[in-house]
Amino acid sequence: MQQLLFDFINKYISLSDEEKSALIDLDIFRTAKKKEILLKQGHQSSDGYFVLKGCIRTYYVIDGEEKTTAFYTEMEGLTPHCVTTKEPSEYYVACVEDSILTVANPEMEAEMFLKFPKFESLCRVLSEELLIKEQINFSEFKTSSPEQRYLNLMEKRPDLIQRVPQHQLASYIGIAPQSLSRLRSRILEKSKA
Amino acid sequence: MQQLLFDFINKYISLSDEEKSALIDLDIFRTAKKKEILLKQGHQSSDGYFVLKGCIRTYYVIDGEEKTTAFYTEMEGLTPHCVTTKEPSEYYVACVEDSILTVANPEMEAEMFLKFPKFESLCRVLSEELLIKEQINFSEFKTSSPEQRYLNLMEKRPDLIQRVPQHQLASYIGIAPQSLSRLRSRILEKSKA
DNA sequence: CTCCTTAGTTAACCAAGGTGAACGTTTTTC
DNA sequence: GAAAAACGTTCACCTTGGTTAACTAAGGAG
Repeated sequence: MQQLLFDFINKYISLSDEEKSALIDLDIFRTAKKKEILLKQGHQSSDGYFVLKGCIRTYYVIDGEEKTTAFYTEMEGLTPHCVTTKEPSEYYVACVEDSILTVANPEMEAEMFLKFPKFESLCRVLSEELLIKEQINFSEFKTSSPEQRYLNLMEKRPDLIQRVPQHQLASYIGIAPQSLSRLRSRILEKSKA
Repeated sequence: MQQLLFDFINKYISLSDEEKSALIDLDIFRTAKKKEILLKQGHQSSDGYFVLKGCIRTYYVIDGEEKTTAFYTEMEGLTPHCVTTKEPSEYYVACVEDSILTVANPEMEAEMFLKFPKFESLCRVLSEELLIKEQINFSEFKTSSPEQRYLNLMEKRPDLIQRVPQHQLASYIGIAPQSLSRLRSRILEKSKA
């Protein structure tokens, strides 16, 4: 399980044994059950998550309705807004599946950055990479219809369609659950004809 | 004009005179005219921009139509995707107004990071901040209707509505120019009644 | 100053998503 | 294992955005 993390990091920088053991000493690994809520709206926390195995999501509750805005799966990380702002969280973070995560807070980061500047470098690169991905996703979202978004999802993240409940996918592509149901049967009709 | 940049940086870290003069020695300031294209789709560049004064935008051309996906105004920075990927750019970057920018590439960055690690720290923080802003914007976009998005824009970035052509705003909020026109008159009707 | 291009508005028609409700099916929960 | 809750589908009706096109106004280029 630690190896998963090292393998991931190894794609960016190589770690000495000393650095590896410093990472392990932080004691950042934890598991979480399906549907477990990691962060509640209105609460504050300084924990950021990195998914080693499983799937977590962020969602807002608007007019009593859950609006899922993001999914994080293997080798993806989430730092909730409230970690940085120190304000109560505007959204929930919950497990979609039983998951294995790493949990870290800014204090642990700061300590590591001080001892091993390499890690801050890594975090800068990762953060810039994530920003670019997010910008591209946003652009694609803006410039396409719900149907295109769904087809796009089928191509780029087919796993999500399998592992995530439909009504969560619906808000993820910006429509109502009923509309996704209709959209799906429309697509099915087309592919038959 | 350099002072604008120092004032901005000063919100995050304080710079010594040595650091300031190293920044100036990079010779990163430039101006650009309204409608000037800084980066073309299909071209590669390693220049990132930071807006000291003015406004720039990114846009895709899809089926011959411009789709504006982002605006950058005072104290906002843009690193085009292609700087990181080294691939041809998928979008254009152009000036909305006459602007004063700083221009920097990864080589200059790397050099500065080496001499003054403080700058890498700054860039990490800025990048994480930007990522959070982008995620929040994306969430708001997903969970609201075009009309709400426009009203939201009027509240949060009223300057954009003034300084940017309507048809660029339209794709920015994810609809056709004609629809924005209709939407605006609908809002006007409501506020009268 | 004039011409031509670009920008913005309006209208009619069509396509697609939102909403509320009903229904069958699964999954939880006790 | 039964009752309740959650999930997904379908339908009818309504609202809203997309599209095409025509027209006006404004802005730039010569």
